[in-house]
Amino acid sequence: MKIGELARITGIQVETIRYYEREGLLPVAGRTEGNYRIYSEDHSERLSFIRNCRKLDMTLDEIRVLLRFKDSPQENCGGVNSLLDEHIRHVTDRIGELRQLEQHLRELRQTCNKTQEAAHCGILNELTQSNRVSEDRKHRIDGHVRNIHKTAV
Amino acid sequence: MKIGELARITGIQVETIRYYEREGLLPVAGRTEGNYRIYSEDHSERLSFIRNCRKLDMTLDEIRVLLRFKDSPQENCGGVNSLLDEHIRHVTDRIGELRQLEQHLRELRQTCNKTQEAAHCGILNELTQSNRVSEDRKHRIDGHVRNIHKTAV
DNA sequence: AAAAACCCTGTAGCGGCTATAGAGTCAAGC
DNA sequence: GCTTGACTCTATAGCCGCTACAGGGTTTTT
Repeated sequence: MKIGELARITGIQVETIRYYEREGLLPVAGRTEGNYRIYSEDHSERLSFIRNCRKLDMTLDEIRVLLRFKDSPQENCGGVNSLLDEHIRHVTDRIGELRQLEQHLRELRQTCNKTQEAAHCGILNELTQSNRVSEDRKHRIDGHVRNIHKTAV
Repeated sequence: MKIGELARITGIQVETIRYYEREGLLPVAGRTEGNYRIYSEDHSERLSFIRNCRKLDMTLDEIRVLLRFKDSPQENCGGVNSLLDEHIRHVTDRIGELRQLEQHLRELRQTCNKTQEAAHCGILNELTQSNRVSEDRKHRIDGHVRNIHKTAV
Protein backbone atom coordinates (compact mmCIF):
# COMPACT_ATOMS: atom_id res chain seq x y z
CA MET A 1 0.00 0.00 0.00
CA LYS A 2 1.01 3.62 -0.44
CA ILE A 3 1.56 6.12 2.31
CA GLY A 4 -1.93 7.59 2.07
CA GLU A 5 -3.62 4.30 2.77
CA LEU A 6 -1.25 3.53 5.63
CA ALA A 7 -2.13 6.92 7.05
CA ARG A 8 -5.82 6.15 6.72
CA ILE A 9 -5.74 2.78 8.42
CA THR A 10 -3.44 3.81 11.25
CA GLY A 11 -4.88 7.27 11.77
CA ILE A 12 -1.47 8.89 11.53
CA GLN A 13 -0.83 11.77 9.19
CA VAL A 14 1.22 11.27 6.08
CA GLU A 15 3.81 13.86 7.10
CA THR A 16 4.13 12.24 10.51
CA ILE A 17 4.82 8.86 8.91
CA ARG A 18 7.60 10.37 6.85
CA TYR A 19 8.88 12.08 9.98
CA TYR A 20 8.98 8.76 11.85
CA GLU A 21 10.95 7.25 8.99
CA ARG A 22 13.46 10.08 9.17
CA GLU A 23 13.66 9.58 12.93
CA GLY A 24 14.38 5.89 12.50
CA LEU A 25 11.21 4.65 14.20
CA LEU A 26 9.92 3.10 11.01
CA PRO A 27 12.28 1.16 8.73
CA VAL A 28 12.99 2.89 5.45
CA ALA A 29 10.23 1.85 3.07
CA GLY A 30 10.75 0.31 -0.35
CA ARG A 31 9.84 2.37 -3.39
CA THR A 32 7.82 1.93 -6.55
CA GLU A 33 9.19 2.82 -9.97
CA GLY A 34 7.68 6.26 -9.55
CA ASN A 35 9.52 6.73 -6.22
CA TYR A 36 6.46 6.21 -4.04
CA ARG A 37 6.95 4.51 -0.69
CA ILE A 38 5.33 1.06 -0.42
CA TYR A 39 4.24 -0.49 2.85
CA SER A 40 3.15 -3.87 4.13
CA GLU A 41 1.20 -5.18 7.12
CA ASP A 42 4.42 -5.14 9.13
CA HIS A 43 4.72 -1.42 8.75
CA SER A 44 1.15 -0.85 9.75
CA GLU A 45 1.58 -2.99 12.86
CA ARG A 46 4.71 -1.12 13.86
CA LEU A 47 3.00 2.18 13.26
CA SER A 48 0.05 1.16 15.39
CA PHE A 49 2.48 0.29 18.13
CA ILE A 50 4.01 3.73 17.91
CA ARG A 51 0.60 5.32 17.88
CA ASN A 52 -0.47 3.44 20.98
CA CYS A 53 2.65 4.57 22.76
CA ARG A 54 2.11 8.18 21.71
CA LYS A 55 -1.45 8.03 22.97
CA LEU A 56 0.10 7.14 26.30
CA ASP A 57 2.27 10.24 26.00
CA MET A 58 5.57 8.44 25.73
CA THR A 59 8.45 10.29 24.11
CA LEU A 60 9.91 9.05 20.85
CA ASP A 61 13.01 8.04 22.79
CA GLU A 62 10.97 5.85 25.09
CA ILE A 63 9.26 4.34 22.08
CA ARG A 64 12.63 3.64 20.50
CA VAL A 65 13.54 1.60 23.57
CA LEU A 66 10.32 -0.37 23.46
CA LEU A 67 10.78 -1.04 19.76
CA ARG A 68 14.20 -2.48 20.45
CA PHE A 69 12.61 -4.97 22.82
CA LYS A 70 9.97 -5.78 20.25
CA ASP A 71 12.71 -6.44 17.75
CA SER A 72 14.56 -8.85 20.04
CA PRO A 73 11.83 -11.20 21.27
CA GLN A 74 14.20 -13.53 23.07
CA GLU A 75 15.42 -10.80 25.41
CA ASN A 76 14.17 -10.35 28.94
CA CYS A 77 11.35 -7.80 29.17
CA GLY A 78 12.34 -6.38 32.54
CA GLY A 79 13.42 -3.17 30.80
CA VAL A 80 9.94 -2.74 29.39
CA ASN A 81 8.42 -3.02 32.82
CA SER A 82 10.76 -0.53 34.39
CA LEU A 83 10.37 1.93 31.53
CA LEU A 84 6.65 1.82 32.10
CA ASP A 85 7.07 2.17 35.84
CA GLU A 86 9.17 5.24 35.37
CA HIS A 87 6.76 6.71 32.88
CA ILE A 88 3.94 6.20 35.34
CA ARG A 89 6.01 7.96 37.96
CA HIS A 90 6.48 10.93 35.65
CA VAL A 91 2.77 11.20 35.12
CA THR A 92 2.01 10.93 38.82
CA ASP A 93 4.63 13.55 39.61
CA ARG A 94 3.20 15.90 37.03
CA ILE A 95 -0.29 15.48 38.46
CA GLY A 96 1.07 16.50 41.85
CA GLU A 97 2.74 19.56 40.38
CA LEU A 98 -0.40 20.59 38.60
CA ARG A 99 -2.48 20.18 41.73
CA GLN A 100 -0.16 22.56 43.54
CA LEU A 101 -0.34 24.95 40.65
CA GLU A 102 -4.11 24.80 40.67
CA GLN A 103 -4.09 25.63 44.35
CA HIS A 104 -1.82 28.62 43.84
CA LEU A 105 -3.97 29.89 41.02
CA ARG A 106 -7.15 29.58 43.06
CA GLU A 107 -5.61 31.49 45.93
CA LEU A 108 -4.50 34.19 43.57
CA ARG A 109 -7.94 34.31 41.99
CA GLN A 110 -9.45 34.92 45.45
CA THR A 111 -7.61 38.20 45.78
CA CYS A 112 -10.00 39.88 43.37
CA ASN A 113 -13.62 38.88 43.50
CA LYS A 114 -15.15 41.89 41.85
CA THR A 115 -14.49 43.80 38.67
CA GLN A 116 -12.89 47.12 39.39
CA GLU A 117 -10.18 49.43 38.21
CA ALA A 118 -7.10 47.50 37.20
CA ALA A 119 -5.06 49.70 39.50
CA HIS A 120 -6.75 48.12 42.52
CA CYS A 121 -7.07 44.59 41.21
CA GLY A 122 -5.72 42.19 43.82
CA ILE A 123 -4.52 39.77 41.20
CA LEU A 124 -2.39 42.28 39.33
CA ASN A 125 -1.03 43.56 42.62
CA GLU A 126 -0.07 40.11 43.85
CA LEU A 127 1.61 39.30 40.58
CA THR A 128 3.57 42.52 40.71
CA GLN A 129 5.21 41.83 44.06
CA SER A 130 8.46 39.96 43.67
CA ASN A 131 8.64 36.55 45.30
CA ARG A 132 4.93 36.74 45.93
CA VAL A 133 4.39 33.66 43.82
CA SER A 134 6.20 30.72 45.32
CA GLU A 135 8.22 28.49 43.11
CA ASP A 136 6.44 25.33 42.14
CA ARG A 137 8.31 22.09 42.50
CA LYS A 138 10.90 22.21 39.74
CA HIS A 139 10.33 20.23 36.62
CA ARG A 140 13.02 17.70 35.94
CA ILE A 141 16.11 18.72 34.07
CA ASP A 142 16.07 15.70 31.80
CA GLY A 143 13.22 17.20 29.85
CA HIS A 144 10.80 14.56 30.88
CA VAL A 145 7.96 16.49 32.42
CA ARG A 146 6.26 19.09 30.33
CA ASN A 147 3.96 22.02 30.46
CA ILE A 148 0.21 22.08 30.72
CA HIS A 149 0.16 23.93 27.45
CA LYS A 150 0.19 21.53 24.60
CA THR A 151 -0.64 21.35 20.96
CA ALA A 152 -3.25 18.91 19.79
CA VAL A 153 -2.31 15.26 19.28
CA MET B 1 21.93 48.66 36.23
CA LYS B 2 23.21 46.40 33.50
CA ILE B 3 21.55 43.24 32.27
CA GLY B 4 23.60 40.93 34.45
CA GLU B 5 22.49 42.60 37.64
CA LEU B 6 18.89 42.64 36.51
CA ALA B 7 19.23 38.93 35.85
CA ARG B 8 20.65 38.38 39.31
CA ILE B 9 17.97 40.24 41.21
CA THR B 10 15.05 38.83 39.24
CA GLY B 11 16.42 35.33 38.84
CA ILE B 12 15.88 35.39 35.10
CA GLN B 13 18.65 34.51 32.73
CA VAL B 14 20.34 37.18 30.65
CA GLU B 15 19.38 35.55 27.35
CA THR B 16 15.81 35.25 28.51
CA ILE B 17 15.66 38.96 29.31
CA ARG B 18 16.89 39.79 25.82
CA TYR B 19 14.34 37.33 24.46
CA TYR B 20 11.54 39.07 26.36
CA GLU B 21 12.67 42.38 24.90
CA ARG B 22 12.56 40.94 21.40
CA GLU B 23 9.12 39.53 22.15
CA GLY B 24 7.87 42.92 23.28
CA LEU B 25 7.20 41.93 26.89
CA LEU B 26 9.83 44.29 28.19
CA PRO B 27 10.17 47.80 26.74
CA VAL B 28 13.30 48.34 24.70
CA ALA B 29 16.03 49.36 27.13
CA GLY B 30 18.21 52.43 26.85
CA ARG B 31 21.89 52.00 26.08
CA THR B 32 25.19 53.17 27.49
CA GLU B 33 27.92 54.62 25.30
CA GLY B 34 29.37 51.16 24.96
CA ASN B 35 26.00 49.84 23.73
CA TYR B 36 25.11 48.06 26.95
CA ARG B 37 21.46 47.92 27.95
CA ILE B 38 20.62 49.91 31.08
CA TYR B 39 17.68 49.14 33.36
CA SER B 40 15.79 50.79 36.19
CA GLU B 41 13.52 49.63 39.00
CA ASP B 42 10.60 49.76 36.60
CA HIS B 43 12.14 47.10 34.44
CA SER B 44 12.87 44.89 37.38
CA GLU B 45 9.30 45.18 38.61
CA ARG B 46 7.92 44.32 35.21
CA LEU B 47 10.28 41.40 34.92
CA SER B 48 9.23 40.08 38.31
CA PHE B 49 5.65 40.30 37.16
CA ILE B 50 6.50 38.23 34.12
CA ARG B 51 8.42 35.76 36.24
CA ASN B 52 5.51 35.32 38.62
CA CYS B 53 3.20 34.65 35.72
CA ARG B 54 5.61 32.14 34.20
CA LYS B 55 5.85 30.36 37.53
CA LEU B 56 2.10 29.95 37.24
CA ASP B 57 2.64 28.41 33.81
CA MET B 58 0.95 31.16 31.84
CA THR B 59 1.89 31.53 28.20
CA LEU B 60 3.64 34.65 26.99
CA ASP B 61 0.44 35.58 25.18
CA GLU B 62 -1.51 35.44 28.42
CA ILE B 63 1.14 37.53 30.09
CA ARG B 64 0.94 40.08 27.29
CA VAL B 65 -2.76 40.46 28.05
CA LEU B 66 -2.13 40.94 31.76
CA LEU B 67 0.58 43.48 31.04
CA ARG B 68 -1.84 45.48 28.94
CA PHE B 69 -4.14 45.69 31.96
CA LYS B 70 -1.23 46.67 34.16
CA ASP B 71 -0.42 49.43 31.70
CA SER B 72 -3.94 50.84 31.72
CA PRO B 73 -4.78 51.10 35.41
CA GLN B 74 -8.07 52.87 34.85
CA GLU B 75 -9.53 50.00 32.88
CA ASN B 76 -11.87 47.43 34.33
CA CYS B 77 -10.08 44.31 35.51
CA GLY B 78 -12.78 41.84 34.54
CA GLY B 79 -10.57 40.57 31.75
CA VAL B 80 -7.88 39.70 34.26
CA ASN B 81 -10.31 37.66 36.29
CA SER B 82 -11.63 35.75 33.33
CA LEU B 83 -8.17 35.09 31.96
CA LEU B 84 -7.27 33.57 35.28
CA ASP B 85 -10.48 31.58 35.40
CA GLU B 86 -9.77 30.12 32.02
CA HIS B 87 -6.20 29.34 32.92
CA ILE B 88 -7.40 27.51 36.02
CA ARG B 89 -9.80 25.57 33.85
CA HIS B 90 -6.94 24.51 31.57
CA VAL B 91 -4.98 23.23 34.54
CA THR B 92 -7.93 21.36 35.96
CA ASP B 93 -8.66 19.82 32.59
CA ARG B 94 -5.09 18.70 32.21
CA ILE B 95 -5.13 17.11 35.63
CA GLY B 96 -8.19 15.12 34.59
CA GLU B 97 -6.49 14.00 31.41
CA LEU B 98 -3.40 12.93 33.26
CA ARG B 99 -5.41 10.97 35.79
CA GLN B 100 -7.03 9.03 32.96
CA LEU B 101 -3.64 8.49 31.41
CA GLU B 102 -2.26 7.24 34.70
CA GLN B 103 -5.12 4.77 34.94
CA HIS B 104 -4.48 3.48 31.43
CA LEU B 105 -0.81 3.07 32.14
CA ARG B 106 -1.45 1.17 35.35
CA GLU B 107 -3.81 -1.20 33.59
CA LEU B 108 -1.24 -1.77 30.90
CA ARG B 109 1.45 -2.35 33.47
CA GLN B 110 -0.70 -5.08 35.05
CA THR B 111 -0.53 -7.16 31.90
CA CYS B 112 3.05 -8.17 32.68
CA ASN B 113 3.97 -8.76 36.28
CA LYS B 114 7.04 -10.89 35.78
CA THR B 115 10.17 -10.58 33.71
CA GLN B 116 10.13 -12.98 30.83
CA GLU B 117 10.92 -13.24 27.15
CA ALA B 118 9.91 -10.08 25.35
CA ALA B 119 7.95 -12.21 22.90
CA HIS B 120 5.46 -13.07 25.66
CA CYS B 121 5.44 -9.75 27.45
CA GLY B 122 1.86 -8.66 27.97
CA ILE B 123 2.77 -5.01 27.71
CA LEU B 124 4.43 -5.30 24.33
CA ASN B 125 1.55 -7.43 23.09
CA GLU B 126 -1.07 -4.97 24.24
CA LEU B 127 0.77 -2.09 22.64
CA THR B 128 1.06 -3.99 19.39
CA GLN B 129 -2.66 -4.51 18.94
CA SER B 130 -4.25 -1.67 17.03
CA ASN B 131 -6.92 0.28 18.86
CA ARG B 132 -5.98 -1.51 22.05
CA VAL B 133 -5.07 1.77 23.65
CA SER B 134 -8.09 3.99 23.82
CA GLU B 135 -7.82 7.60 22.82
CA ASP B 136 -7.42 9.96 25.73
CA ARG B 137 -9.55 13.03 25.80
CA LYS B 138 -8.15 15.25 23.06
CA HIS B 139 -5.97 18.15 23.95
CA ARG B 140 -7.30 21.46 22.79
CA ILE B 141 -6.53 22.66 19.32
CA ASP B 142 -5.60 26.18 20.43
CA GLY B 143 -2.33 24.88 21.75
CA HIS B 144 -3.22 25.60 25.30
CA VAL B 145 -2.76 22.30 27.05
CA ARG B 146 0.61 20.64 26.88
CA ASN B 147 2.38 17.43 27.46
CA ILE B 148 3.61 15.90 30.67
CA HIS B 149 7.08 16.05 29.19
CA LYS B 150 8.63 19.36 29.81
CA THR B 151 11.96 21.05 29.88
CA ALA B 152 13.08 22.62 33.10
CA VAL B 153 11.85 26.10 34.01
C1' DA C 1 49.09 45.85 29.84
C1' DA C 2 47.07 41.62 30.22
C1' DA C 3 43.43 38.87 31.79
C1' DA C 4 38.99 38.12 33.25
C1' DA C 5 34.39 39.28 33.36
C1' DC C 6 30.91 41.15 31.25
C1' DC C 7 28.18 42.61 27.19
C1' DC C 8 26.68 42.63 22.14
C1' DT C 9 24.32 40.42 17.71
C1' DG C 10 22.99 36.58 15.19
C1' DT C 11 21.94 31.98 14.55
C1' DA C 12 20.74 27.19 15.60
C1' DG C 13 18.76 23.77 18.51
C1' DC C 14 15.23 21.35 21.63
C1' DG C 15 10.35 17.81 20.63
C1' DG C 16 7.05 16.27 17.86
C1' DC C 17 5.10 17.40 14.71
C1' DT C 18 2.55 20.68 11.02
C1' DA C 19 2.42 23.38 6.98
C1' DT C 20 3.79 25.23 3.33
C1' DA C 21 6.30 25.45 -1.79
C1' DG C 22 7.36 23.49 -5.92
C1' DA C 23 7.74 19.56 -8.40
C1' DG C 24 6.70 14.78 -10.12
C1' DT C 25 3.39 10.48 -10.79
C1' DC C 26 -0.67 8.16 -11.78
C1' DA C 27 -5.65 7.00 -12.74
C1' DA C 28 -10.08 8.44 -14.58
C1' DG C 29 -12.95 10.96 -17.70
C1' DC C 30 -13.50 13.45 -22.14
C1' DG D 1 -4.20 11.47 -26.04
C1' DC D 2 -4.97 15.17 -23.06
C1' DT D 3 -6.56 17.29 -19.17
C1' DT D 4 -7.89 17.26 -14.59
C1' DG D 5 -7.35 16.04 -10.09
C1' DA D 6 -5.76 13.18 -6.46
C1' DC D 7 -1.91 11.59 -4.78
C1' DT D 8 3.10 11.52 -3.91
C1' DC D 9 7.90 13.38 -3.52
C1' DT D 10 11.76 16.53 -1.25
C1' DA D 11 13.13 20.43 1.20
C1' DT D 12 12.39 23.97 4.29
C1' DA D 13 10.25 26.85 7.88
C1' DG D 14 7.36 27.38 11.78
C1' DC D 15 5.29 26.37 16.53
C1' DC D 16 6.78 27.58 22.03
C1' DG D 17 9.91 29.43 25.40
C1' DC D 18 13.74 29.43 25.92
C1' DT D 19 19.03 27.82 25.75
C1' DA D 20 23.44 27.62 23.82
C1' DC D 21 26.62 28.57 21.04
C1' DA D 22 30.08 31.62 17.84
C1' DG D 23 32.55 35.56 17.19
C1' DG D 24 33.09 39.82 18.39
C1' DG D 25 33.31 44.38 21.52
C1' DT D 26 33.70 46.80 26.32
C1' DT D 27 34.69 47.28 30.97
C1' DT D 28 36.77 45.99 35.25
C1' DT D 29 40.21 43.76 37.86
C1' DT D 30 44.78 42.21 38.56
